[in-house]
Amino acid sequence: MAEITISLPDGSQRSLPDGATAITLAESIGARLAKAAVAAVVNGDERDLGDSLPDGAQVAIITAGSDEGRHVLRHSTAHVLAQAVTQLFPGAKFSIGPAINDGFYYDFELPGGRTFAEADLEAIDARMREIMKADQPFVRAELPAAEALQVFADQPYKCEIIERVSSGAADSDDAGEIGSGETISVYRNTPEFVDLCRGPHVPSTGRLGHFKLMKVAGAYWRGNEKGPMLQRIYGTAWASKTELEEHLHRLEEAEKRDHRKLATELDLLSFPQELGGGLAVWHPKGGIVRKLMEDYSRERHEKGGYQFVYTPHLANANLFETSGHLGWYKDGMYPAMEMDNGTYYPKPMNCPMHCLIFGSRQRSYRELPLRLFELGTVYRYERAGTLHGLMRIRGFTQDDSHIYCTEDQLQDEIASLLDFVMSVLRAFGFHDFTANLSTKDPQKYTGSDENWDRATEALRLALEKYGLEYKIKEGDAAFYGPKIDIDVKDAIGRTWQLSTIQCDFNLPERFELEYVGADNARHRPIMLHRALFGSVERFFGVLVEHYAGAFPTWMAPVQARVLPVAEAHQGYAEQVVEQLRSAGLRADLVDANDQLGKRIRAAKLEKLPYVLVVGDDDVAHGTLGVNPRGGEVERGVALPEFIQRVQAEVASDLRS
RNA sequence: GCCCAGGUAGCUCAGUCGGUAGAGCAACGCACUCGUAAUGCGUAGGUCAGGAGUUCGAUUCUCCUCCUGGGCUCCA
Repeated sequence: MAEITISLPDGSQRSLPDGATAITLAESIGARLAKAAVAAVVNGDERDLGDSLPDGAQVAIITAGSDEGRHVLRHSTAHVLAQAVTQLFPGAKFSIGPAINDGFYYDFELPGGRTFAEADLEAIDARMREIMKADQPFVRAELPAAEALQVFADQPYKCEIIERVSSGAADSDDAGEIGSGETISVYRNTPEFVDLCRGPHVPSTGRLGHFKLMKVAGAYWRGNEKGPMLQRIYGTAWASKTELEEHLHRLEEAEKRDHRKLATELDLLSFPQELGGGLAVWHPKGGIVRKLMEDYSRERHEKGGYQFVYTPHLANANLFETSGHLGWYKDGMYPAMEMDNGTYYPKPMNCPMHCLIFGSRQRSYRELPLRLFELGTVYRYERAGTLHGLMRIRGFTQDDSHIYCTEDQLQDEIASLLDFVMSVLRAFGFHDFTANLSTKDPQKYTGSDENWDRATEALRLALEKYGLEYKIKEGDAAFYGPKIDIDVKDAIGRTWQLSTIQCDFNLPERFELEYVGADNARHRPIMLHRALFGSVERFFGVLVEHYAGAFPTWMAPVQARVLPVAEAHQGYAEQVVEQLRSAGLRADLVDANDQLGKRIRAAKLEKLPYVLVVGDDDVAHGTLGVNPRGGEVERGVALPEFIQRVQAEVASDLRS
């Protein structure tokens, strides 16, 4: 019997009988590997374990515990979901069902316009487990398009995909389903159930099982708002029971830090129904944190060479005609107020007003870069279904700056901006940054190609110079210019897009902004839009989730709570509070009406940085019992020493 | 805007197959005066999101509106 030779990732080689498959290879290496195997990479392509290996192939086994392996498990589980739904809902059409982060989904159209309810998930889950127990094989076949159309004759969405692929009009969505070769690949589980798929898949459904169906949702076919709305089922799937449980646990942990939940629990702010959707009121505790954020921002901007401006919340419609926003974003603006001297709108952005300030008098090149800064509150009529706590809100405040500079200054200005951005973000406890550079959308842009190229290059060079890791997002820029967005990673590893630096060729043109150059001629400035927090509200929401409500001492609403052990210590406790406050600390006192343990518990639930207990010993010696958040109790600390420690802690938090 | 699920006391929730509601915590009062995560007893608190309809009677059933949550789409 002939033999073939296979190369492994570690460079070693193995001889196997002709016709050997990846699973035979895995078995020859070790039983544990064979057990963990779900697919293989053969000469760079992902393949099924059951495929025979060509002689001389480079082969790597994909195991369930790897990212690629989980992807295979999830995709295979999606097929099982589709089979279960088509069994339970005869006549159901299925469209696409990819693996996604942490899981998978599948989109369906149910007969008679029926929709899924959460309660259906239980039956679907049970049926899926039966299918897995039946250990159905995943059998690959490759068909010519015409034949595939017959196989899926009663599946219009599948036919649409096949037609798009065979006519060469496939996009990335389709390719994920069936690849882009000459033939259409399908995977069959039973005589009845077959699905389009590029693969690879696990050998059989028995290999699956550590999954959970999470939720049902509507989703537009091919993401088209005008197209039909399909019924989507989301699930999560993992290589082992432990992995699945860990994932569910992570979700629970994330839920505990949800800023909307913590905003209520910690009395930070609320969204009264009486106000209308997407509008918040800030309570004193949230208010002090916000004030600290804003004060810090102002201080840094002042030192950073920014000039502070203020602009009104309303403007005549003419302004937004000039800026062009009324033309592009009218649907997203609060409606017009018709007055006897014209039509007014709440402002959806600050930039046009800053342009008015620039244009209010003749400008010299000596003034550039001119950096205007404002905590500017804007109103946008976000569509009802898009609102999300503080993260997507209708009234919000931007830490907005517009920088007018010459082309020569652009690159340095951006580089120093990056420096400024990271430095400020570090003060708020973020240390892991990545960037995105968004480039021109050829379908939708204004300004000359030359300007776009130069500005994009300036942004790119600034990123390189700063040494920040970045990805290019082709075509993701706003219509008026390229931009850099900064993503930060939070305490539990989620990324948030926060800061943005955007070039704008549009507004200087529309507002006919000019400065007089050294050559005594008039020139058009380049305008940069930039925000560090983005929106103060959203940034606050991200901070709440990042810190899980336990704000660092410098921004905690109450830094220290003084608790007298008994009524006899009330007077001393009051003196302590007095001294803490004169030292600039935010302190309060809860008197001895309740038991000490109860008052400590309450303070801990409020996540205060320090609880200070004072009793007989302390009255006698001028000391405190210090109970720090997440630390050990320390008795007999002298008051001045405590103050000094906290001040040092605050100073060190803010050193960035 | 679209699909699904919701809205009951300040908070977290239970409940009513149609006869106007209950718990825990919080609040308030009294007693306890306590050294590091829940003392005991008592009191008060609700147009059951809002409106319309069906009904002898609606918090419960139907419809509409508002708001919230999960998605889709969108995000200057």
